[in-house]
Amino acid sequence: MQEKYQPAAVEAAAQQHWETTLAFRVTEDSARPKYYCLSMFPYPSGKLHMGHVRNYTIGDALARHHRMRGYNVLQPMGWDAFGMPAENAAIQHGVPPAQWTYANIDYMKGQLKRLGFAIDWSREIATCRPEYYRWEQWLFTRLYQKGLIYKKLGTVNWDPVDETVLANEQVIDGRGWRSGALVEKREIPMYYMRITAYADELLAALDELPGWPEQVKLMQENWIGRSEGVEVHFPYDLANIGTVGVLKVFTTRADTLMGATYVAVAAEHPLATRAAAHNPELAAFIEECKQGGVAEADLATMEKKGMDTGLRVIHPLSGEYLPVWVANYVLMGYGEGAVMAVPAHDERDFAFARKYGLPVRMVVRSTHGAYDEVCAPWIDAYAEHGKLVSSGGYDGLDFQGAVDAIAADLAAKGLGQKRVQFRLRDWGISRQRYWGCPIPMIHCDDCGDVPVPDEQLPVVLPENVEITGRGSPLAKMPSFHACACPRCGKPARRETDTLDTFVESSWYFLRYASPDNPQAMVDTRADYWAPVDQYIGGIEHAILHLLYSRFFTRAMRDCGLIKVSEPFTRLLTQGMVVASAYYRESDGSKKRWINPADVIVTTDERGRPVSATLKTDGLPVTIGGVEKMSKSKNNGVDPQSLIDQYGADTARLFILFAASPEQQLEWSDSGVEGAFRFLRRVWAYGHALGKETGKEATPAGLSKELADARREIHLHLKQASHDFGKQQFNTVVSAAMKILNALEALPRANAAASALAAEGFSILLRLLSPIAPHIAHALWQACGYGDDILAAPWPEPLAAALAQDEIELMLQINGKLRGSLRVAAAANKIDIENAALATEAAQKFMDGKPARKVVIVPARLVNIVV
RNA sequence: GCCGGGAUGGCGAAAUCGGUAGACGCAGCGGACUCAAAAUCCGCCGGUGGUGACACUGUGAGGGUUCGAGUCCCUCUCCCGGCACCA
Repeated sequence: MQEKYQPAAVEAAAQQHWETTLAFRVTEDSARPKYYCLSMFPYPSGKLHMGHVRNYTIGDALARHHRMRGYNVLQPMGWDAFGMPAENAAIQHGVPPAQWTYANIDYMKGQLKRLGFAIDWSREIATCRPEYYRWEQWLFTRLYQKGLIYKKLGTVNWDPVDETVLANEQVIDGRGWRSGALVEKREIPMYYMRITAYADELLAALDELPGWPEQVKLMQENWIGRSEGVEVHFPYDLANIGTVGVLKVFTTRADTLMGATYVAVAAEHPLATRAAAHNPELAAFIEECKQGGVAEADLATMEKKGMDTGLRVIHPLSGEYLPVWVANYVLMGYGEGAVMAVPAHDERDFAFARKYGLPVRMVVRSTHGAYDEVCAPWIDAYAEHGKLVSSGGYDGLDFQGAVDAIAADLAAKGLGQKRVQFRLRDWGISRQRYWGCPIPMIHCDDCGDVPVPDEQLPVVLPENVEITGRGSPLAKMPSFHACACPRCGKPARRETDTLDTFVESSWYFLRYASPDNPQAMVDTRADYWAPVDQYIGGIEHAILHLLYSRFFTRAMRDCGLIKVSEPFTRLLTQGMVVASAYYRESDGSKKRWINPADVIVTTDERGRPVSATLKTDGLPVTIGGVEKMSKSKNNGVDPQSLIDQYGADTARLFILFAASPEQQLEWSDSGVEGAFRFLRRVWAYGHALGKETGKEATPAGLSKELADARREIHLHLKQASHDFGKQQFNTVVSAAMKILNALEALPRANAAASALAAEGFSILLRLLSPIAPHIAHALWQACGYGDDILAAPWPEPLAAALAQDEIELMLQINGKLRGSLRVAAAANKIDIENAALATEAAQKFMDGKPARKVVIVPARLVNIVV
C-alpha cells in the first residue's frame, strides 16, 4: 500500500477490477428485489459538463447504495443522439452529423468510464442507430393504425429568407438567428400524437405517484389543466357574407355570460378570413398578426392588439348583437380559436376593452366587503367569484348556481352545454429537419398516406447528406424520398419530415431491458425491470419529457407491449450547476465573457471578492455574478481537468457534498480542494491502521470515553443511513467527515481502542463506498476487511452502542433559551419538571414568580412559562 | 403574462413532526512545526455592547398564529426553472 494517496493509480486499479469481474453486468433474478436506477441519458454534445457529472454521480450513489442493501441493481447508459446541435455543427464545420455524433459519444463514454460509474455497458444504446429507431418507426405505424397518431395543420416559425422552419430557440427577438429575417407564422401539415386521449388518466394517476416531488406533480397537473366549463354558441346570420352558423367558445366563467360585450377570434379563424375578404384594412391587420414566432411566452407578453371585423353575432340568452373582434392574443390552436369577452370580470378583456373603448358591464358583485371600493369596474376587473347582478333572471345566484342555470338554459335552446376542457394539446411530432428518426409514411396520390410496412423497416436515414441550413435536406434527396406505394405500387413520395427527438427519449428506458433484441421492441425482460424504480434528472424536464414518457408508456401498454402504466416510480430532480462569471465590455457595450480559469480574484480581509484580473494581461475584469454554467457565459468548469488533477472520487465527493441534490450547486475550486484533503486524510488513516488491526471485532470493555466515542460514531452512521434514505447526500458526506474526526480524536492506547478504530473505519469505508468507490475499494482490501467492498453489506447502527443513561435537555423560560439540565434517560415528566424548576437558571429567570405552565418535549427541551 | 420553485454568517450549506439556528466544509485570522515555504496540526470565527461572566439581536421585507416559528398562515420584493420545435 502506497503511503501517499495517488488517486490516478487507485482509480485505475479499481476500474480494472470492476471491468475484469464484470461487476456491473446484471441479469433478471427473481430471488432478489430489483432496483432499476436510471439517470437521464445525455445528448452527446461534445464532452461531459458538470450537470452530467452531477446527474450520474447522484445516480451512481443510489445504485451502489442499493446494491449494498441487497438489491439486484440495473444502471444502464445510452445516448440521446438525434438533435439540432449535430446539424448546427455540420453547418459550421462541415462535419457530417453522424460522424460528429459518434465521435462525441466515443469521447464522452471514455469520460464516464473514468468517473467509475457502476454502469452495465453491455446495454448501451444510441437513438440514432437503425437498430433502435426501427422500433420507434414500427410503433409509429401501430399508433397510426390505432388512431393515436393523425395529421393536421400546425403552426411553425418560418424564416422566409432561409426558407426553413425554425425552432423557438432559433427565433431571437422575432428574427431568424442566422438570416436575421422577420419570422412569420406558417401553417403546415404535421403528424400529431393524441396525448389528449390520455389526459384524464395522466392527471388522475399523478395521485398514485408518491415517489415524485409534489412540485413536479403540481406542474404536470396545471399543464394538463382540466377545467370544467360551458361551451357557448353565438349564432350568426351574416347575409352580407353569405354565412349562417354558430361561433363556439369555451368558458369557465359562464356565470359572467350576461356581461359579455364582444367576442374575439384568432387571426386565422374562418370568420376573420371571411370578413377580411371585403375589408383590406382588416386583411392587413391579419397579415400583421402572422408576424413573429409561436412561442407562448412571447405571445403572452406582447402588446394586445385587435380590430373590429364589422361582423355581429347574437348573444344566446339576451339576443343582443355583439361585435366580433380579431385579437392577436387569441390563438387558433387553443380550444375553438375564439373567446367571449367579459371586460368587467377578466383582466385581459378589461385592458383590451379599455384600449378600444368597448363597453364594460358589471354582472358579478363581491359578497364580502364594499364592492365599490374593492372592484369598481371603471378601475379594474373583478375576477373573483360572487353574486350575480344585472343579469335578469339570474340575479342573486352564486357562481355555481349561475353556471348551472345558464348551462341549462343554453342546453334548452340548443346553444351550448357543460363540457370539460383540457389545456393539454396534442403533441406535434413532425420536424422539418434532417438529423432525426424518419417518419415511416409514404404519400401516394391514389392511396393517400400509407404507413411503411414492417418488412420495409427500418426507413434508414441516409448519412451522406449536405447540410446548408436552408430548406429541408431530405426533401432535396430524390434517392431518399422517391419510392413505390406499398399499397398500389405506383410511384410515391416518402415522408421527409423526421420525428421530434422527444419521441426517442419517451421509451428508451424500456429498451434497456432488451437492447439486443432484433425481433421485438421489448420482450419479457421488460416485465422484470419495468418500471424504473428511481429516475434522476434535471428539473427542467419536469413537464415535457416526463409527461411524454408517461403517455408513451400507456400507449405501449395499450398495444400489449408492456404491463406497466407508469414509467418511473420515484423521481429525483436535481438542481443546476452554477459558477461565477466574469466579463469585459468591448465597444458597443457587448460583453465578452471570460472563463473563471483565466481569472485571478482578490478578496478583502473577510474573504469577500473585491476585484478580478485577467491572468494573461493583469488588467481588471468585471465580476458578473453567479450564473448557470453555460457556453454563452463561458463559465463552465471542464470536469476533465478536475478529474485529471484530483481524481474521480474527489469530483464525486465534492459534487455530492456541496449541496443537496435538488438545490442548485455553486462551483468552488477551494471546495474541491477540501474534498481532496478529506480523502487524503482517509487514506492516511487507513495506512496507519494497516492490516494487523483490520479484522472487524466487536469492541468490548470500553472506557466511558471510548463508549462515548463509539456512540458518536454510531449516531453519525444512523444519521447517514437516514439521509441516504432521504436522498440527501451532502449530509451523508458530512456524517462521514464527522466519523473521521471522531476516529482521529480516539486515543490509540489499548486493544479496545484499536478494535473501536477498526470498527469505525470499516463503517466509514462502507459509507463512502457509494460516493467515492475507488478509495473505498482500495482501503477495504488494504485494511484486510475483505476482498471486495462491493460484497460488503450496508452497515447498521447498533442499539448497544447507541444506549446512554443520561440525556441533556435544553431549558427555556418563556420560550427563551436559558440553560440546560441533565436527567436520567428514563426520567418521567414529573422528575424532569422538578429538576428543571430546581436549576439555577430557572431560579434566576423566573424571578420568584410561579410557573404557569411547563412544556416538556421528550429528549429535547423543557419550557417553563411564567 | 401564466405555472412551479428558491432566499439562512464572508461563501457552500445543516437544522428528521413547530422545539439548542449556523452541524460539516470553504475562505479568513491567530498559533505550533520549518532556515523559509508548502503540507500538516491546534485555536478563533453571525452582529452589537462588555476585560469578562453575560446580555441583547439575528434565517429576503412587513404582519399574524403559538409556551415556542428558518419551519405554519397572509401580503410583498428579488432571483431561478418551464411555457409545447434547446435537450
